[in-house]
Amino acid sequence: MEPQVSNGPTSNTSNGPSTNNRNCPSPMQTGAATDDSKTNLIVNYLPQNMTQEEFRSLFGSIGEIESCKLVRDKITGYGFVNYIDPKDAEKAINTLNGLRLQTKTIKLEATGPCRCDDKVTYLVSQADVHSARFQQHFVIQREQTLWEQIGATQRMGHKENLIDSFYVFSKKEMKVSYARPSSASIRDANLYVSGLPKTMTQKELEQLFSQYGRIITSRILVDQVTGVSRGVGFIRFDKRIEAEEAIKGLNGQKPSGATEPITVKFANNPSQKSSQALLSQLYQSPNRRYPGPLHHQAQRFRLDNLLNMAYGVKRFSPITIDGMTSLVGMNIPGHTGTGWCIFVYNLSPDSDESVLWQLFGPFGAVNNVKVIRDFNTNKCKGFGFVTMTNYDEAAMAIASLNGYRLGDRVLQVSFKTNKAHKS
DNA sequence: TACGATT
Repeated sequence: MEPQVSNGPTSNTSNGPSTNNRNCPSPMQTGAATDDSKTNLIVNYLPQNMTQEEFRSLFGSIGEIESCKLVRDKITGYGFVNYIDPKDAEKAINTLNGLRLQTKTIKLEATGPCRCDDKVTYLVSQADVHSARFQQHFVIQREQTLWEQIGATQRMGHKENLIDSFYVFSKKEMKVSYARPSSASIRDANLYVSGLPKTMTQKELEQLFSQYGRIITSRILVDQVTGVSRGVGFIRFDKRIEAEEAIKGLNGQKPSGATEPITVKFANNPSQKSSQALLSQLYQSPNRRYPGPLHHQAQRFRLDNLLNMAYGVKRFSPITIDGMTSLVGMNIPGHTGTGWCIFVYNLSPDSDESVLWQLFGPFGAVNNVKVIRDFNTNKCKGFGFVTMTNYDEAAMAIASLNGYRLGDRVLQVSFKTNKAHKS
């Protein structure tokens, strides 16, 4: 049964349901009939922690908005903005396309003298992003390295021999472009690519695929801590047929210089089942307006204020690294390049990532948690993984949580082994 | 009941 949406899509929006074929929009249409093609924009590569209000403020600073919507999934942020005036849409593209937004400010407070070439670990809490207990270590040898690992591109507030303040800018350039009219031909045009050389950049990935058509978005997944490519990426083409051709041409092929063939297939579409609800949200009533004289407020909104906005300021203590770094590369159960991986067994089917954050966060820096789910049911398969930065903390967590009673279940917790590849 | 990995 379709959800009832009182202010749902109108039949004449260019991005409305595809049941209404608008290949030839008629200028004869009158009244509420509008052509959104010159006012409706899609914004890609937004910072993941941007709020609706910030999104609205930023684009409202260009001109009066008919409607806008920020869509968020786990990692990516994208949105739609529909202006009243096509000139404002054009201005938004010229002004905001390619902009790198500031995503947060980090303050690091040294407990003692700290030299640029010291080996230090900084605890960087990202509680504002993930969970109150999420902490992340950045292991650095030089200031620049820390900078790169955070993914920043600019920095300020530098004091010689002491890192004390960072302004972190989005790694991605925001992409602002006209939204494409909805049609069957642009659907399911997203590809999942795996087996990529770890050295391949996003640009090189796009170059490889661009021979098959126009690329809308691309992405290479990277390790959260090291920033190293995971060899997995996504390419969204303009047209489904372009994606099909790219699969034919590139699946199982070795990119020049690569030693392994890549796999190219259609990406799963996790939001498919709820896409109808998503669409309903996107196309709000044209009659909906902001309260008050927003037009003037928006005009006076200063872009500088948004760019300089601090999303969260924290204090951190640098900790000198011990001999642990010498363990990197050794084959030790649980140890990975980014920390110590812990296997957690006997989770309930309804478990989600938050339970793992809550269980392990108190023991120290948790880099990453993952609940393994059945693809079809989306229920937890009974186990999960937690990666912690420091051995001592991971060991303490295991010692404390193995045998821990969670509800009516007794957890089994240990370092992850490599069963699957044992010969 | 047991060692993943699709934004």
